[in-house]
Amino acid sequence: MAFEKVDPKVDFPAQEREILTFWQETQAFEKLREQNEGKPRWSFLDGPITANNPMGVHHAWGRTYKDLYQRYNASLGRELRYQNGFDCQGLWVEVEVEKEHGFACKKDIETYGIGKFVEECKARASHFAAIQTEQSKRLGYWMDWDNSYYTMSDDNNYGIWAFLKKCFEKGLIYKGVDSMPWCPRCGTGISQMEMNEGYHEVAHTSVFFKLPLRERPGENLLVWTTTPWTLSSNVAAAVKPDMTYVKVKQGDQFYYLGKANFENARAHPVQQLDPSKLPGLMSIQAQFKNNGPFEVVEELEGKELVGLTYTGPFDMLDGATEAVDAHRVIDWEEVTESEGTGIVHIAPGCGAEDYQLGKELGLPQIAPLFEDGTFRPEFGFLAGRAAGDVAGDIVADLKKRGVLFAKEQYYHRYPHCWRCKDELVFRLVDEWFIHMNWREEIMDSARQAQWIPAWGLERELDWLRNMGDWMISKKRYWGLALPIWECHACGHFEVIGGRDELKSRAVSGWDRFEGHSPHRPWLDAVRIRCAQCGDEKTSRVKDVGNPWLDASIVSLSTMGYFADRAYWEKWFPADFVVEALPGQFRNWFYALLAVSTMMVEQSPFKVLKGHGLVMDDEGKPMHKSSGNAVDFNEAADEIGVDVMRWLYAMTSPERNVLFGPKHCDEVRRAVILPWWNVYAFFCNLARVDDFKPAEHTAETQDRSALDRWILSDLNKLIRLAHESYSRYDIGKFCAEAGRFIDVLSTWYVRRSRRRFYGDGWPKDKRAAYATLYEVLTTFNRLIAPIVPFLAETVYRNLVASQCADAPPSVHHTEFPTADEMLVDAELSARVAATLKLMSLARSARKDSKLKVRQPLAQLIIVPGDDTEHQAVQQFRDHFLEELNVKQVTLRESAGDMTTVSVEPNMKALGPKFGRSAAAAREAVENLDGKLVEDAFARSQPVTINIEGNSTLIDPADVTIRRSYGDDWAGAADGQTVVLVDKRLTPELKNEGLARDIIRNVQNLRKDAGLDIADRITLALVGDAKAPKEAMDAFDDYIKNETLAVEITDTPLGKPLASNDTRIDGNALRIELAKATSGV
RNA sequence: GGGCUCAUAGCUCAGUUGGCAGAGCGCGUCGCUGAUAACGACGAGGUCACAGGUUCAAGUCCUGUUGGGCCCA
Repeated sequence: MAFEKVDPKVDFPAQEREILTFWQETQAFEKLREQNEGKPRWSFLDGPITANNPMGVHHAWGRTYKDLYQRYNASLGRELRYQNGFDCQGLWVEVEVEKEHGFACKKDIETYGIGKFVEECKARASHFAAIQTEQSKRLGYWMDWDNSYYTMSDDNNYGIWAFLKKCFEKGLIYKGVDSMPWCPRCGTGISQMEMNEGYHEVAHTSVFFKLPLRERPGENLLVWTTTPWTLSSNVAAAVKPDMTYVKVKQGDQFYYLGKANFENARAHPVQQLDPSKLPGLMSIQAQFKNNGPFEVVEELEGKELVGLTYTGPFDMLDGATEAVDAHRVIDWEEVTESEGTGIVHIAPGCGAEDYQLGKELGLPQIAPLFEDGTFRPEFGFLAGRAAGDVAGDIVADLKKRGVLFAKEQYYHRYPHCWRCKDELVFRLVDEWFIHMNWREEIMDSARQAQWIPAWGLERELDWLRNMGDWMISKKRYWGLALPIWECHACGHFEVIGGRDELKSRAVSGWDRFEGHSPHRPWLDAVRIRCAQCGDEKTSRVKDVGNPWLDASIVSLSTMGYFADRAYWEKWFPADFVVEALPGQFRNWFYALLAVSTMMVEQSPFKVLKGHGLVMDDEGKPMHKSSGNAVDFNEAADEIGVDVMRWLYAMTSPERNVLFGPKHCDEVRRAVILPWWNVYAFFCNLARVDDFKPAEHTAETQDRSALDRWILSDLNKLIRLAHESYSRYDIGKFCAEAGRFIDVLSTWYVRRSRRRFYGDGWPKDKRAAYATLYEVLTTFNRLIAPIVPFLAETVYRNLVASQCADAPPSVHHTEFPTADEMLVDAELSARVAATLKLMSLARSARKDSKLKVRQPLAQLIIVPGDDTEHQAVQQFRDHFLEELNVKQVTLRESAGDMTTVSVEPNMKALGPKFGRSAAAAREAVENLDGKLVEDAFARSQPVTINIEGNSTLIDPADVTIRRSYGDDWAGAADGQTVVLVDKRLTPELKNEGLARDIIRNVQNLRKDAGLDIADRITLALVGDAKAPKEAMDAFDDYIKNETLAVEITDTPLGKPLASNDTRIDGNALRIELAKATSGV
């Protein structure tokens, strides 16, 4: 069967879609799995993709790696699991579902019904998992798509139960408190990241108030706050021990405050707002002045105040009782001279820093607010009111009791809810934690694995060393239902390790749970008997779990640890995981290691590879909001996924990749198109010649030097491919493969082109065909894991259609093995030398200002080493043709044609002369170049004088530089010199003109749309003498090259095409017409 | 404040053990072309972020500084 014709202008995306259909129709993936069943295993563990939105192009990077390393290992004949994972649970999904309904807060969800809400979250995850599946297939990602794991599955959730149970049995689970920014309207905690997005500059009522010192009647601390509601929960007042404070007398009262705070001017700490348009702030001194005469009676250090006790601002409220006996002055380094009074109000239940400080000092924590931001009943006149609404009444109350000093409107940056824009408050929240005193064991696991890049391990260990306890709870709805049952009567809690255990412990509610997944709200119905006090209403805590638990149990749950231990043992630990680096050290990598260490005391992976982020063409991070995120489907339709995959594969994984039209186009132009063009060149000729791979083979001795060279390079590349794939360093291979395509296209094919023309099957043509066929099919196999579609297309046409017993898909074939017999290092070196000499000769030609079209009499090469010498001898014909010279001459020296200077070679002089290298350099620079060269040519010694001593140097110590006379143009590199003869004989001149004419005619043929084989009648009309002579002298040559049956010097009646051009400065009109057939 | 990491041509990046600073793109000039949507040659473009140190010799090793990224506090 003949090869199919290959269109050089191909629609790659359309072609990829055809291949997808082919794979589907032929069950190509399933066949591959059958083929490798029972073979040695290669275990890959997929980090689940968040199934919450369609894929962007940035998801394709990791997935490209996953697919290409899987394909490589499959092509070595290994059995794989091919299991993809979807991350389904968590706040991200909730947020999207809330948006769909326009919910603003948790109350809205509860009113709507948790059950319905959770079902919709599940449905959303399933929906986008399905979309991502389709997109992944489009990417060419071969996975067992019907067997993907979902973190929301029962197995996965119960797996986490088992993990938590084990932690519980070791006494590691505890209930603690976390202070967090909280949105009262949404009724939810806000993460640090979310909080960073929500800062706005707003005005708050700030208050200066007195704290009367109990030990010193009539003396007060002067304190300031921008959040009056927190005064309800004041516990302590902080000073900086080494700061200077003043004692100010006004009337019969004394006030303590920071000296600088007292004296300095004050300003609103704003960046966006214009301070000049805001109401001014009075210095504290000025505020005193406002109230009447005052005097500073004493200066003192903060430490002198530490330990004094005071009467709190709201000690009469029941909720503050616990703080009354705790009120005292404490020292704190964070107190500043630049803000407030230098004495800071501390309420550990109402602020992040306050909470930390309070924890360190063991201060009481007063937490005055409910989830909705209203005060608890024990806070008297504040009870039931929102924290944000009480500033005015607090001021009034302070004033009534005589402890208000001043108030003002103060502008500052304050965090707001990123979703509903309400102001945040700080709350103390009960949370569940895993005690992390077993971090050393996790670190041991981390050390078992190989990390790529290697610094990843250090980074992970750093996190493990410094991380706090693992907070596993979140006050939400859609997620792992934490299997913690807590007794309301006695406070005892325990962790349930699985469904069966729960069933056996359930005393009520099982019937309402039965038949549902272990999620809220159904699981919340199940009550158990308290193991401590026997209370039968012990219920599950309402919290859901941290989503990283979901993703981290998968090395056990999805690999069958709980269901089929024998299977699990075969596949665990995974040989390989690969994910994006940013964030994962403290997320997936961490959680995966922790869970596996707890359960089976080892790392769940042998090799972990990380990669960076995908940026846009300009290097900016891709964000939906900045509008530079690229939709996967669009990109796939526009540029095709092979281009995308190559771009990702070639990029250094540790840095970010820039993705955009510019970079994609570069890949297309530098890699995909040249490869396609070589393939098209071969196919379209093979088709015409009816090349048969099995029949038209070639023996080694029949192959040309170029053939043997390209096979040598090919086999070196195979070797590199194995290294590169197996060490997860595919970028190296891509770089070399790119070079290979380039040299194949611009050297091998260009230089071998004519061997493919002509009739019949002479040995050399046969060798050319056989060689190029072998190179194409083998190289195609090397890149197949990276560009599976392109490779499949090429394979289908070149191999599958030709060979009845060939597997239908390239992905069913074995990865090539390097044939070391074919690697000929010397030949490769000679070709490399040839390319270098060619480049030098072109440079010399350029210098001669004579076009390559113009034949020259002679090229002289003075080889720099044996390899170059052999290269010229072996590839002499290529030099003649490529450089358009009549003769190539090898010479030992060009000394008589050049003037010479000498320069030091420090690489050699350095070791030789050590400390005196600088002097040696100077000495060499002063040598006479010509004398030195002659001496070396006769193997005579050359000496230099260094610091009075005479020393020998040899050729390696210096570099000779040359320049050439009027008749020659030259170029040199090291010892190598190339010279071209600039003298033109009339004969050479005419040949050059003839070639000029031919080129013009050929262009015209092409423009006129003639076929390569069409014969023409040609008219060359012009008066000038020079072209005429050339035409006469090279009449046959011109006819032959342009397929002209006749050349006239009078205009044709009806030319098909014509062009007015200039040849050697003379006007020439070219006309052509199609010749009548049969001539 | 701490950890990791990066800084090389206008842009994107290579630079393995210390030895004359590289590629691709872009730009300019010239050339070549009946496989090519190409290709080739030449040119302009560099204080290898900065400052010390080790060394005959530092983009490379060491210390510090500055700036960017990620993470932690």
